[in-house]
Amino acid sequence: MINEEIANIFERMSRLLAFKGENRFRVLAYRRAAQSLRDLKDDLATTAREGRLDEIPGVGKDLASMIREYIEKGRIRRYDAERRGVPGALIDLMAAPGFGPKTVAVLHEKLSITSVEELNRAINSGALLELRGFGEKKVENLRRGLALWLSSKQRMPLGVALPMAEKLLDDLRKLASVERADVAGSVRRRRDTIGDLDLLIVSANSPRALREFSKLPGVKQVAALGETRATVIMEGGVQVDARAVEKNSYGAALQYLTGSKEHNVHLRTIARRRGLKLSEYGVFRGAKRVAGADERDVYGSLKLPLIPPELREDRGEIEAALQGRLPDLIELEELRGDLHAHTNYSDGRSTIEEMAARAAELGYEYIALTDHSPSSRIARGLDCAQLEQKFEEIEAARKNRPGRRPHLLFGAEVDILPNGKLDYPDDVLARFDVVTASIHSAFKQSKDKMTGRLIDAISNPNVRIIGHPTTRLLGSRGPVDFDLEAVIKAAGAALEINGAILRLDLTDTMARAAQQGGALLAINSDAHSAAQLDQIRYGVYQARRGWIEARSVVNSWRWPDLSSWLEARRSGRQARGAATGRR
DNA sequence: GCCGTTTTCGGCCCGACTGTTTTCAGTCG
Ligand SMILES: Nc1nc2c(ncn2[C@H]2C[C@H](O)[C@@H](COP(=O)(O)OP(=O)(O)OP(=O)(O)O)O2)c(=O)[nH]1
Ligand SMILES: [Mg+2]
Ligand SMILES: [Mg+2]
Ligand SMILES: [Zn+2]
Repeated sequence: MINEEIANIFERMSRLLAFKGENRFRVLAYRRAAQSLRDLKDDLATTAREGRLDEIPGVGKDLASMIREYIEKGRIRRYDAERRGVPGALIDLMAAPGFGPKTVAVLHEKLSITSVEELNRAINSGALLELRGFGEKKVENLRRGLALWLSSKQRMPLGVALPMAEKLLDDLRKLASVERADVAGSVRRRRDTIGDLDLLIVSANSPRALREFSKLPGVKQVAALGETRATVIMEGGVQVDARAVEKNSYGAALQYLTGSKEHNVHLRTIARRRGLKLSEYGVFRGAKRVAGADERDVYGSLKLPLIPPELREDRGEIEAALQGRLPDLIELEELRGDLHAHTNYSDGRSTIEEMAARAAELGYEYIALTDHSPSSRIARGLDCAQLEQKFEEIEAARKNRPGRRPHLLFGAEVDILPNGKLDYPDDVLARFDVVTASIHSAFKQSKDKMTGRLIDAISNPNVRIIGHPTTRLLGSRGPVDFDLEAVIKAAGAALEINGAILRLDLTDTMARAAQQGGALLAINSDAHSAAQLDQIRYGVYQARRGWIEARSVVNSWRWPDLSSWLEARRSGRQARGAATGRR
């Protein structure tokens, strides 16, 4: 997407200006604009055509004209001018820990370093030690920073980070010096991917608590250890930051460490405008602390309601809070069922009976058992004979279940073929209780083709849900290119928020755009075993980050409402809730 | 470079840790 391309240019522009020692607020302006573009839901080409670039926060006259230039000409003269004579590798390098703009500039000016290889040679030959301000320890830290950066560039999935954080919290809570420990940072905000773990410790003896933290099992290296904060690198390369405060600063410290950075800066600016100062120690009027122990009070002292962590990205949540218009976010307990789960008929590991049993334990009113269609050969998609067998087994299982709960839905996750046709004929599709249509092939189609393909699928009245619409896989496959607005407008089918920890698809901002455009959503687990039904919670996290309310989520509806929605489309009746949503 | 309950200039969040510094710059959260 062009948004990402331009965001990357602005980010690099920011680094170039910093490298050259330009005014730091100019540097900041480019960085903020880059961040702002990444949060954008609309295609910049569309926004530009509509003349609405100046509505983007952080984009003024200059940056707007640069965006237009890139859209029209595919390049930006001022960017090209700035980067002339600066090795791109050095701008990349500025992402490595310890390699700030000043350091990298010195490497370039004094040692004419232009690549990582040259940098490595300079470190090993001792050439760096000759430089003013570069002692033994600094060079050693640079060596480590470079190694860490080269070995672990990827962010980790939330589904990996969250259990890791829980384990560390368990260990911390056993320490006598630790009164309380909580996870903060992007994990608490439930971002789909996590850079590092941020832990908050409450202690009457912070230095001691941090010393003990730095000796926890699994710690490979202590990168920093002070009186109030410490950073360690775990075996496996994950960075863990810990911040320790006294009880009376707990709320403010939790607010600070939860972030995001952009949310914090905005909040602190508001505090300042009100004659207050906000830091991780509290909210202060002069020397007087007016809040600090409790996070809700920290927000309250700024005349704001507590903002749910998932919203704290400075994507309009502070403005919404000021107007009392925060969304009533969907909660896990509001889900009454799961509409995407595989069985051992295709690539799942559990039987129909096992899936049903776990769904019953989760208190579900319904669960859809959706296996693959024949084109998904690796996933052992079902042919018609196998469908017949599966149908009969579901019928039998229905009779076995006390009170016939949960309702077992005979479902399919049918492939959307490259030409937009579905992988079962209509008469077969008509027999399912619920059909989710998903793309599992030909990911590289053009935006137009892909959009048409999805709309073709939606136009089949048997289809009620589009599964994992972007088909991205975190860490290995990017999203397919399609026009989200057009797909939303096509209506007819709900869009999935797939909770599989490597999918989380739709993304948060796309889900938000979908709800805003009046689309319905389905939050599903895409479980491939009974235990994986629980990963639906990650879908809920993602939905909350997308400002999603229960009214938009079809599987928060009671069975009678869901049931009539499932049938409405092919029976030609008005789909209940499709227009306005309902609980 | 952006932006406006301090409006079109003059600010732009606030604090901790490290190394090499003789008083603080650089980097990071
Ligand atoms: N006020 C303020 N807070 C910051 C700043 N940088 C970071 N923080 C706070 C908010 C962040 O969420 C928190 C943890 O910092 P991280 O760098 O770990 O970021 P975060 O966890 O949000 O994302 P990550 O997934 O780790 O990249 O510290 C800053 O420049 N100013
Ligand atoms: Mg973090
Ligand atoms: Mg951190
Ligand atoms: Zn799938």
